[in-house]
Amino acid sequence: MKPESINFFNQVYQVAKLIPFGRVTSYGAIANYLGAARSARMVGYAMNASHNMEDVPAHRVVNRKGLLTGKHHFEGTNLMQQLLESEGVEIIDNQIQGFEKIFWNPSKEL
DNA sequence: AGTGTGACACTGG
DNA sequence: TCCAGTGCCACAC
Repeated sequence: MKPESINFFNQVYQVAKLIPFGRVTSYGAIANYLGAARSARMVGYAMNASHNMEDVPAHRVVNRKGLLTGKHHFEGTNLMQQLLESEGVEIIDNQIQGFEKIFWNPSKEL
């Protein structure tokens, strides 16, 4: 059994759950932390499947620009933004304000 | 086993 | 920074 080959999705979920309150991260950062920097797209793919799991705060994961590209995958049209704003994250036009300031890098912070 | 896919990231202009 | 194009790789069928 290869420890690193256990469900990639599960790895993504685990990291997503570790995102601190009021912080956000990017798909690439998670992928990089998992050792699959080039599988950033898969992180988003995993997030899509994470809808089944309520424990995964997918709203704290955005692309590297801090843009809420995945908001369309949430129930409402602005549910993702609502959740983030409720955590103190300011969002304007699907763009996280001060993205670099609240950015949470799992490779360094974790 | 092969094909299609994607909530991204990077590069060049 | 933006835009368009390219690469990427793990998953679903």
